[in-house]
Amino acid sequence: MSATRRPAGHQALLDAASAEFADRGYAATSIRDIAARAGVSLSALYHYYPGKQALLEAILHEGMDAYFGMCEEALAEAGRDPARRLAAVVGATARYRAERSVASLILINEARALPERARSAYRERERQATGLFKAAIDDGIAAGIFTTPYPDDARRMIIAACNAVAQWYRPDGEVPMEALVERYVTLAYTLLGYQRRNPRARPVHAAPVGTGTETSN
Amino acid sequence: MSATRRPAGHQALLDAASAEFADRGYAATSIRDIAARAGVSLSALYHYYPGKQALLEAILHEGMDAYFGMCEEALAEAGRDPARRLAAVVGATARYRAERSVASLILINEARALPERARSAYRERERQATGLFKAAIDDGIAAGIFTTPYPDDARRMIIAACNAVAQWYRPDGEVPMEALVERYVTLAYTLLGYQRRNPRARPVHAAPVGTGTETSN
DNA sequence: GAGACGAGTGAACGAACGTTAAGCTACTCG
DNA sequence: CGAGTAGCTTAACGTTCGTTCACTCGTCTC
Repeated sequence: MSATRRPAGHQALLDAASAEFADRGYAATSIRDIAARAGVSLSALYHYYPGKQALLEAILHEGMDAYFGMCEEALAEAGRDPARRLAAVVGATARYRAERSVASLILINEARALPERARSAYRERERQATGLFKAAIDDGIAAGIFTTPYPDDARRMIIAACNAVAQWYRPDGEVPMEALVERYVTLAYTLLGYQRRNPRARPVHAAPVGTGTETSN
Repeated sequence: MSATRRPAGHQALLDAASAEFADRGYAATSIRDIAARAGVSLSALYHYYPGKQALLEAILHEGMDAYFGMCEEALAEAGRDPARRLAAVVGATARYRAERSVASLILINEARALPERARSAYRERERQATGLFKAAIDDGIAAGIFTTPYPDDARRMIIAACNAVAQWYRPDGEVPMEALVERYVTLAYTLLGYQRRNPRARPVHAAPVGTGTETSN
């Protein structure tokens, strides 16, 4: 965010903490582990942050900001069509989980380590994110293009599926990012019983259309 | 399992440890928390288990056994039809996640606390569970009744969705268990592009058929 | 060239952690 | 009736934890 010329140790600490939190969990990670991984001394951490918890909060905050940033950007390009808006949110979420899997794992698993106040604020942001899916789905149902009888369960499935991407996606694996996003959008459409507004031909599953997240081509 | 007349403290410790592990995480839970919640002293734990980790292993082991038990029972009733077998696995998984959400949360989130050896054994059992889905899906595709172009992604979505049930389902909520199972099976069919073998009429989404897990009615 | 400040370091503190030792009581078995 | 054992207890042990303190070194400013 305010990242003009951040000192080296700062970013190293954030990266080290992210890596440790993501694969051992917040509680299982000691600040000595973090400092060692960052290549600085134990008390360097306290030069930048008031403590271990603040590191987690910074990671969660930045992660949420980046996620909402991606969603908003995708939604801005999507226009008003509910199907395109849903595709934007699904695409942005799947993409974020894949591209920033370390942050995603922390967002998904470690928020419970926050104290009550911060946790409930975090849960509120989670609800906002859920709301992005819900709004697009509700609008699509109101418009008659999403025909599923189970919009809530479909939404939960879609979100769960996007979130799980963080656990298995490897950027060097066999699934390129664009294919991943397209598939997840297509599968989300399938789940929602997407029917085009003025259909010339009925698609068997759902229309594999643009994701609404590409910046060109 | 070998549970004829288990001493009171034993079960109290398992229940307390499950509750604490599920909502704070293994690493964040101290054995004093567990003992206090179980209403016994700290060292009672060591009377039954060699240590904290053994408690986790016992919970994971029992949880996995119970899960596979439910899957096998459902599969035994399902016969050989891939669609019914898939329904059995989806139904058993969703049901298990809902009925045993505490154990499920530990199974899903806390296995990383195991040491390398036990963890890889655990991951192998997870792969077996994934294999139950994969086998049914592959068979259905070979039989031509599942028509999705993305069977692997559909499988991951289905599994992720079932797993997520543990996070939101409340037995006193508005969704009764049977409805939950039926919906998840239906949505799984939708994702897989299920087409009946000898179709008289094409369903718009997928056929809301029996789940293959009910024992009667 | 003094003084402030940013970017750290090393050593220590008290609390909490997992674990162990030693002992106590109630019951069962021979 | 004596020994053994299941089912605990209280009291500690050594370690690791998050955090703090006092300090250093370089750079930038006035």
